[in-house]
Amino acid sequence: MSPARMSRETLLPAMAAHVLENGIAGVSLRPLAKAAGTSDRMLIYHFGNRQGVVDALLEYLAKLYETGLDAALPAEPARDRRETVRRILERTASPALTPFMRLWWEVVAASAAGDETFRESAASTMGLLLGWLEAHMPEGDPDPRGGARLLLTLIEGSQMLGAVGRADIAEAALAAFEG
Amino acid sequence: MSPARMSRETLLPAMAAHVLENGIAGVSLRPLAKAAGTSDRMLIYHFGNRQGVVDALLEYLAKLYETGLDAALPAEPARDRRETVRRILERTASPALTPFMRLWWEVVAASAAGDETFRESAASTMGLLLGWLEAHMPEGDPDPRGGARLLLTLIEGSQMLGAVGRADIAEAALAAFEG
DNA sequence: AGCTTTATGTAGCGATCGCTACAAGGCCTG
DNA sequence: CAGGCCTTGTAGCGATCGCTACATAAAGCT
Repeated sequence: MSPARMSRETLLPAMAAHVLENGIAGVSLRPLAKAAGTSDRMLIYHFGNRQGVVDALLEYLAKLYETGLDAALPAEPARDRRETVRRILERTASPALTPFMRLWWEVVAASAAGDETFRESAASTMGLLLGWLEAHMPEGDPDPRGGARLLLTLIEGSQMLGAVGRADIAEAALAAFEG
Repeated sequence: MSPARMSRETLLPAMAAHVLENGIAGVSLRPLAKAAGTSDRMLIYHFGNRQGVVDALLEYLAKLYETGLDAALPAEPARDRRETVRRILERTASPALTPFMRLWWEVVAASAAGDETFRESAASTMGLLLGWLEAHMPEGDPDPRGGARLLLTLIEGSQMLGAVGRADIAEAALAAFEG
């Protein structure tokens, strides 16, 4: 049996699935290659070095997240700001998106540690989310621009609290927000 | 020259300084030991295994952070909620506390990945901050309990945005908050 | 057909990892 | 002073790490 020819494009989906389950910051080539049905040797061949693999994965995962987000987020605007936050928190908690959350905090941690690749990825993800929020603020909101930024900050704070097992704090915060 | 006798207590400060600079999640024994003037052999001896070292460091760093926070945070209550947030963000950006932020996101990432030790450490840190906030809400605040939770969520969201280089979003969010 | 390019396997290198076996020195207690 | 305990050094084990050298089979091009 001749070995199946593979390219970056055929390898990325399987590798993405692997890092969504096992993390990306400390991923090592041999398990990653095995998950994609190839060898570390070939990952180096296709991506140059480990950094090239991680870069490609970050880019691929960002696109994957974006399309998943588009599909999950509600199209019609909510009644008010609090409802907007609530809907997004519900939707991003869907099974299709939760694996991305684990990855997200790895990206944030690497950004905080000074990794430029991760920081750029993180900043652009925040830009993406902010753009969506600005376009979907409640009708008649007095300050959609500032409001979207406020909601994004609240959403991310809530998600962090959820990640450390203190979703109760985020829930109470939301209850106290504008009411 | 006889080797200096060392115990957990004498080792922890130097090790803490090392992880504040280099991170804790992926720290390895040999560099850590070198930073503390000892050997990996002795770290295992004093702490049992690597997990024991990390556990002890997390506990020690939590106390260190707590005392640093007490010293940095303003005693008197602020005029309003926004001012409260602003002050805390300013103070936690002080040089004495910034190294902890890098560590913080590592703790969050490990929590999100399911590490129970890190999650407990993170949850208790959030409890600590929440307690301080509840005790220092502006005078006459209509809902100090819910308000403190709201402010904590905002603060953490702001700090995350700062970590990924989008402090501008957090600044605009704060400007749009109650005003 | 022959030559080149592309894609792959096998094997291994030097480094680092957590951890352990063994020996020995220093201290305390009898 | 003798014996045991606490602490440390040295050396190394087996595993994993990113990456490379070398050979080769397949595919395409002239």
